[in-house]
Amino acid sequence: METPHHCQMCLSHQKSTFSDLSNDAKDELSRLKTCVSFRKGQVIIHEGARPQGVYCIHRGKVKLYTMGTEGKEQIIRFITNGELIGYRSLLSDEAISASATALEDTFACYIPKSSFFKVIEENPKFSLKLLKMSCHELGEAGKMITSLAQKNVKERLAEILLILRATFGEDEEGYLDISLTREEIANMVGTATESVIRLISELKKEGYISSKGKRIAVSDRSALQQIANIFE
Amino acid sequence: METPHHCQMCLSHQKSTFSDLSNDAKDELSRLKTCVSFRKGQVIIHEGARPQGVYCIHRGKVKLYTMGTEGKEQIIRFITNGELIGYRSLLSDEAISASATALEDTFACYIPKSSFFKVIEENPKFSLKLLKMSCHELGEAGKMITSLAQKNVKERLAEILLILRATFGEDEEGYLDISLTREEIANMVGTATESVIRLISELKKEGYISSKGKRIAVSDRSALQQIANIFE
DNA sequence: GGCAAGCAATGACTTTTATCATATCTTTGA
DNA sequence: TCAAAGATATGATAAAAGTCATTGCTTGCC
Repeated sequence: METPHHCQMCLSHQKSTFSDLSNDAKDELSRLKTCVSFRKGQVIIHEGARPQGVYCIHRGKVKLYTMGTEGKEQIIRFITNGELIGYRSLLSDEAISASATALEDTFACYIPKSSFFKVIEENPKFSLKLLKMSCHELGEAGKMITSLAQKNVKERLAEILLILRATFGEDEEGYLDISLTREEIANMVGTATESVIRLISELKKEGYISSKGKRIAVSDRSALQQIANIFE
Repeated sequence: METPHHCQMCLSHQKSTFSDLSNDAKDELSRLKTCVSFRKGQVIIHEGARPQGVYCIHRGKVKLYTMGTEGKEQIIRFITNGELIGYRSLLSDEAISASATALEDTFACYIPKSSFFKVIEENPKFSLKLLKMSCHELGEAGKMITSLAQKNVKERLAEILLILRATFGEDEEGYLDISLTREEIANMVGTATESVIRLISELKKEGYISSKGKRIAVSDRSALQQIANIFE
């Protein structure tokens, strides 16, 4: 695909992981990067492979997931504007532990391994930022582990709906600005598709959410927080 | 408690996170650190607090856990010789997300926040090592998430037993060199204590493990791998 | 516009896991 | 060394979640 026009500015994108770099460093990165795009459903990186670079999402939505037993996807988290894909395995020097697939048409920069490491070595502050990011993710992963281990399916579903709302926000009509199948929701919650469908119906009857086709709207946030046992 | 003799050398301990530092840097750290020790059962850092430094375990075994609903512990991972406690929240500048408690008498160095950051800033290689560490942990956390979400209790128990064996090794008699109650094992596996007890009995009957009191020995590793769906 | 494919919804039933109750074994400390 | 506390073991039962089968709804495509 050709270089899209908006890619010229993507490193400076406000939320980009690279946004704090000096102009010099950004200029250099711009020379080294490639602009790429992925259609909805396209795999960006694949579990088990050895990464040769990182992707910085400029615009789009991506799911990060591992394949569990019986080929069932487990969605670990979502990646959106400004965030990186593939840095984990590059930095830990391991095979890619989670595949990434575009949930909608997605535009990204590709930065080759060597350039990425060069930026890290020459910009201690950037390196520290990555460290901060990965440590934050570690905390989030810990929370997810505790939820999966201790909460029941309904509690987890309520939690995930709140996470989706916080991550992707709402459209003009109040629906979550992300389109997921019930199966994908089940693959985040860690349960069977039918269970998610049943519980979504239940939450709807109780008046805490509404839905139309695959689109879901959170109508009572604090009720969901209570169901999910989130006190904040 | 007084400075134990062996603490003189703890930074140079072969497996220590700090072992690759230059001698100068290690000397400086030695002046800044304090040696501390914890009795079995003592809390080292507490969820929700703001950390003022990191601990580097010289000798001992520590569990890292978050408190879930109803005050139930969820053990995230174990920390042992050479590994750090508290670096995650220090680096992400967040409250401590997981408590740490000594599983046996434990000796550690305490490095104040300012000194820790000084080492990071002055030693890019060390910073990169931390980055590598945290990225590795992220991968491990992802695996744990997938297991909890997709495997049943018996599969997860088999997996945890293998992890314990890999982490702590065996004593002269072949027992896992870590003493955990059935409740603690349940708090790793993410299930009820009774379920763990039942399944340990089952694995014993099937001849894959043996046990004597709380001590457990893995007798058929590949059978456990098969049960846990681990192919490596 | 209509048809096929994929997705969502729901009921019936099974399996897994949790909970409660109680008994027995280990450990620890006076 | 013995008693009490704490841990382990096991059975009975209940609750939660998974699986299978079927129907109906959306959506996208010719």
